[in-house]
Amino acid sequence: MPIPTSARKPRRLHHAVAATIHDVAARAGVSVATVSRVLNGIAVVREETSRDVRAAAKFLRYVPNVAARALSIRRSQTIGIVLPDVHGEFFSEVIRGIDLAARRAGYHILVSGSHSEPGEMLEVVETMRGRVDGLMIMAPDVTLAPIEELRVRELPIVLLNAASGNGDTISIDNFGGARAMMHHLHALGHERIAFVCGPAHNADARERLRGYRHSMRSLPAASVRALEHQGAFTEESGFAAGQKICEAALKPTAVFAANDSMAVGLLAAFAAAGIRVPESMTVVGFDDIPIARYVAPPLTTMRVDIAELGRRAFSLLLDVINNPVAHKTRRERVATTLVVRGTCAGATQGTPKKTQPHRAERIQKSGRKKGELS
Amino acid sequence: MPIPTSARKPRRLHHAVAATIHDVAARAGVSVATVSRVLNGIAVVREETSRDVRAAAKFLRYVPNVAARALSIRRSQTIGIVLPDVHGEFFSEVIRGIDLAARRAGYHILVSGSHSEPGEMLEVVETMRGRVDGLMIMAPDVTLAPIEELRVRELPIVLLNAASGNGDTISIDNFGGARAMMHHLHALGHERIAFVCGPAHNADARERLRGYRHSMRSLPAASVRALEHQGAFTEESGFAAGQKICEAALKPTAVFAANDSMAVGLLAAFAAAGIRVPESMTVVGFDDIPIARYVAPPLTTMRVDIAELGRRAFSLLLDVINNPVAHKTRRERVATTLVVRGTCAGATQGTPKKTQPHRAERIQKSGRKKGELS
DNA sequence: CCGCAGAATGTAAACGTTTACAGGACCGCT
DNA sequence: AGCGGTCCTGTAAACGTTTACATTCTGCGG
Repeated sequence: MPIPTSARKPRRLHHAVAATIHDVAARAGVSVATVSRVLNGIAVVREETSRDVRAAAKFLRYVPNVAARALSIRRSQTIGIVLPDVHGEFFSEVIRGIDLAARRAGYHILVSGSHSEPGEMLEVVETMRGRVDGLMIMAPDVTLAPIEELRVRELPIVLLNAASGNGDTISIDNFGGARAMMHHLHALGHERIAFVCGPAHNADARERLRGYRHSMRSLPAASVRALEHQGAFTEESGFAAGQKICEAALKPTAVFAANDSMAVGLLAAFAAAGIRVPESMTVVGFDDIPIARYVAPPLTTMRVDIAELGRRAFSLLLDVINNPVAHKTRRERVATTLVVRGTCAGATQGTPKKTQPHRAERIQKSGRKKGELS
Repeated sequence: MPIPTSARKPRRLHHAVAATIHDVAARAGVSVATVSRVLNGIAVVREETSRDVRAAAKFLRYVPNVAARALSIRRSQTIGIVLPDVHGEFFSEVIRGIDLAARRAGYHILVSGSHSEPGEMLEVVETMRGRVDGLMIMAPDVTLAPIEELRVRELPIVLLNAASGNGDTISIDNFGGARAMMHHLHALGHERIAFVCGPAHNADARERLRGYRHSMRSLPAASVRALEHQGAFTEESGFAAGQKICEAALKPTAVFAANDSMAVGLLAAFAAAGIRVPESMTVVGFDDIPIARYVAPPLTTMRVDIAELGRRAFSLLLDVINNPVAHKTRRERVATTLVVRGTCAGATQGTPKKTQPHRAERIQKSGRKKGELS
């Protein structure tokens, strides 16, 4: 027996059961369609009706059921973030950047971190499908990179700091940053510049190495390869590389570590060996991690604005979501900034700098004009 | 004209449109109910049927629509995390802990960070309602705490490191940790122990101060209040406090900073004033932030296992979700661990320690027996 | 051969939105 | 009066699951 169309099972609503759009409609004496229209500001509704609806919604403390909404419009207003087991500070900063941008755009973020192996990562991606409108995957490890390529092509994805990445990608300007740092060292008179590499599989590490090599080619180089030391982005590996450098017959005048952690390790090794920085050895790093400014002496490095990376990654993803078919794949790079602190000096007997005022530093955006005092 | 019941609009599925449970049912030659049952393992189905269904699902690359599922069962398998604008390392660690636990339990996490003021935080909570099965709110600032109390009582909530918290709460054992540290200092012979406070509004800071004061009462104290210095959990404030201490007529033999950042500031101040640590001054902190082990000398501190905090917070929340009506509010505390490094020495002319092997440290769980070498 | 218990499966009604489509009211013209 | 607009609003069909209830099998004791 068909019941009259607009009738619905009466709601109890004595308490604890959330009000639905029907309750609001009933109380405002309108239809659910109108309520929906008012609340979404989607169509033109008479001012008075609108007021009534809003009042009813407020009275009932109505909050729309997102699941129902998502089901209906097939959008969750949520993006997923998949991260490898990455170092703490980076992790938090990139999320912060994304979160900020996402919130402004009315999106939520679903995060899943600490994935060290491909299988696990894929599994997570799978469980996120349908739950998110788009995905942000961070895959600095080149062995992981190809994997997401193949998969889930129906879902908008942007890759962060990925190695190859045939898809839409955003990454740090590692190559440019490394070259800028080399340029700085060269300007100080250094020519015999050693390099401590990052992990061979890491995309960032590779690009930084490439930048170093590129710059070395234009210098009247000695046996270049002898100046490269393997590292693993850890302090321990930096320390080890530092010891090797100390033993070398012909020491470099400067050492460029592919990241700050290794630079910190270098500093420890040189301190242990009695080599003074920056007087007899220049040390520089990459990333500008928080510790960088608190080691002694404060570390010269290339700053990476991670929060901005996150922000821009989000707007890139948003673009992919809204315009799924692009004529060309999006590629973006975020610039790095040279931060000059206490660990570098000229190559010629090292103009022994006076102790700088607490935490003095000079900053220079890569690709910009000459820097000025901060 | 009513169409036969089980008929449905034919699906195109040439591509890009995700398969639904109906597609799977059709392909396997069963009903949607059966598919649902197989995929959820909810009821007993014939082995053969089950195999067919699974095969069909696999073939179609079927993945259930979570929105529909959530709508149907009124559960999203997602929890929300709301964080204030908190320091980076903490932020990431706590999320990591929660994430790990959540994933094991089949939950997703929706995060929103960087909220400095109550209004904004409330707004976020509002948008999360209905989207999450439970909420984890971190509110170390006492001025924020009362606010969530009043609200959204229908949603399971646990508070992290909250000040008052009439609800279910988990927090760090700040009081116990501070007392343990004081005990350690006392055992070394220190009696004139200064304290650098954290922000007055911060719940953690308050508890640590309370622990300090509690211990000081049992010591033959001098003018106790003169030993307390205001700080703000920042290095700058630690540096400033250090300068004040240097100027004091009757210097303390040890300084206990309410967090590591301030302890680092203290070290810098003492270094600048030529006061040697630990020979003429003992310095200790709280938190064991990553930098702690890399400053010179490495910092003695109370370690807080933040990831564990996150893990336990999650299981607490899960408990609240599954048993909404508890006879009593849940309270939990996570223990802290004493980590002895290079910045503390005995009070009596400071047994000038030899340089320790690289990064030597001694660890002792609070509330356990005597610690042993790590 | 019947009846029946239990197992396996199917049917269709929720779940709470959005939105295409269909009116109804009102107005100004013929 | 009839017509063609505008505006505004209502109706009901999706969206893709889960699940109470109904139905069909299947084997078995009588």
